[in-house]
Amino acid sequence: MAVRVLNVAEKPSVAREVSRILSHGQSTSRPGRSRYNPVHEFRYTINGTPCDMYVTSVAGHLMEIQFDEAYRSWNAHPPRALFQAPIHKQVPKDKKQIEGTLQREARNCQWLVLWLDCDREGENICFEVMETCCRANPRLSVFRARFSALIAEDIHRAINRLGAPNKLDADAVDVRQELDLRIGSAFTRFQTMFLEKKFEWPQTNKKLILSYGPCQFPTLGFIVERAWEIKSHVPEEFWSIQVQYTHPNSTNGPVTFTWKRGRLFDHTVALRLYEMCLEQPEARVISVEGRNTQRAPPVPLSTIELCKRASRWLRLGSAQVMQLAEELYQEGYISYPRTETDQFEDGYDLQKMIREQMNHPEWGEYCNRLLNNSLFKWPTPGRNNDQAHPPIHPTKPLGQNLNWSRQKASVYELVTRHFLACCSKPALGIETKVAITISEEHFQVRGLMVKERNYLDVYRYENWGGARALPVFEEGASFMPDSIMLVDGRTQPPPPLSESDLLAKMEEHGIGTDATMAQHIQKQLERGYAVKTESSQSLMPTELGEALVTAYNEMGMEGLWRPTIRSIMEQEVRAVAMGNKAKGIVLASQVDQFENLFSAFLQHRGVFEEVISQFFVRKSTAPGNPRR
DNA sequence: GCAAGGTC
Repeated sequence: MAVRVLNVAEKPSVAREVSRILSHGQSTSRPGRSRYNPVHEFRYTINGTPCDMYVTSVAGHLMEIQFDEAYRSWNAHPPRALFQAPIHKQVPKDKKQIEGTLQREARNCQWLVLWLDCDREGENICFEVMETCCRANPRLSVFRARFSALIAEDIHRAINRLGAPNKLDADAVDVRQELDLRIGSAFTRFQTMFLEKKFEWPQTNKKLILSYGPCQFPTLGFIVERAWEIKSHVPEEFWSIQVQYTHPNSTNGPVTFTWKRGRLFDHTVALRLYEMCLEQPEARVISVEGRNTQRAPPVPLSTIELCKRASRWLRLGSAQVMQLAEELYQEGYISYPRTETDQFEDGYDLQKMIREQMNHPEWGEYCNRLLNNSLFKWPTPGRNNDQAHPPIHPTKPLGQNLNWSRQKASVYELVTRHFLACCSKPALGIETKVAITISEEHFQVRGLMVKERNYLDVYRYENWGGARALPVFEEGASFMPDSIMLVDGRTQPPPPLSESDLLAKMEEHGIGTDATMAQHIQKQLERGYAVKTESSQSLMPTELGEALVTAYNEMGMEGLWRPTIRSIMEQEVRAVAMGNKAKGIVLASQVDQFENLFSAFLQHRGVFEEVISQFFVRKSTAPGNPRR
């Protein structure tokens, strides 16, 4: 008799894909208790054992940690108690139906095979699923299927080489969860309750929540830090010499040579050098260099790159991009949108996906060229691979009469053009550099002639250089410039932090993950800590955001908003995952450390209040807080 | 009324 096997994936799309691959498209489906998570059925032979396969899914974590009931109320215990308060894991309300399906199926099965994503969080979810299923059926044999991509080869290999889930990875996630909950809740409760009645806060329709989080605050920190740089910028005047010349054979106007010295902040010196140039204005060409150059197409698209590029070129916020990408994914138009991977597996059928785009009115012709001549090139791999998802790419051509918003269509277009671009040859050009001297001063100009546009033809967001072709200069020749000018300028403050710069900083310091970065930025807006500027894609702190970070600083608690705090936590968590440190020891020491930080915070509450009072008006009616 | 991480 066949062994009955319950298979559980992290999301419905993986359950569907695993079933399709293992059953060669022969699986049938029936609804689960949750309407998004059906159960797929088919027969399969695992290492010679005939099996009845039941494949279903969860939707991310099945459980979350919570403080015990006695600590839920904000007033029942002082916030400091949250560092030691008892916690437990539970299935939240909105996951009860999924839990129901798992338990119902588990009772009917003998084996449990875990198909969760092969990352740390996935490993943790394995244990949540195990706990749930084994409670319903304690006699289950449990196995872990490990796969690096949703391709037939990997999936077949995984089912025939089943292993055990990795407890260390799961422990590491437990540590991270517990620290985040304790730290976030304690600081959030304290600063909200401490400040809410003391000051007049801007009116909003929501209750004031001054949340603190180990990702939220470093994110806010980046925004405030840039605002400080802008505020403290002192413009400096500088001078530079520019030379213009219209070559007799030129077809596109005068050429501007720039000064090799760049800019000088000493007016007297700049003026003297300028006057020397004017006295002997004849220019001599000292070198003409030409070399072949190329501009590489982008590497395959990861989530963070999608957000950065959409922000820059489509002027969409990353939260909105992810929302639209999610819709496109649900409707089958693009692959899974939360991926760190920027390389395609060998054997991925890129040609097929290009062929599917051949009838598109705008880029269909380009696809023809890709398939029919030597324009195609296997994408240059990026450096990242999350071992769970391919780079983002189109999975279905556009249909007729889609009622899509302009924004949604533009996200699909970006994903598709990016995909086609990364499958293309680089653009080729010839760069020329002409160097001249006037008096003793050196000047130069660079020109570029694009020989083959290649990927640039489809990737219309990018231009190459903005440089243009130069007329032909002869080495050793002399000419009389049209003009020599002493131009002056002032140093500018840096621009407000753009969303793509912010994402880059978060990525650099490990704040958040591909799936959460957009949410952390969104949270800044939601809490009233930051706003988007009119041009819409830059972030500036509000009074509130700046006040909080300033206050932390004045209290000597810089560490609370700098990114380092998260990096250290991440290091410790990694040590647990590697088996180098015990879960209990890391937890105890980290909790202890943050509890001490919290005590210091309480001791400096006077400074906290004082700094906030420099930004906000005290509530005159507040009892116990009379105005001086 | 709180975090961050999955995901619908």
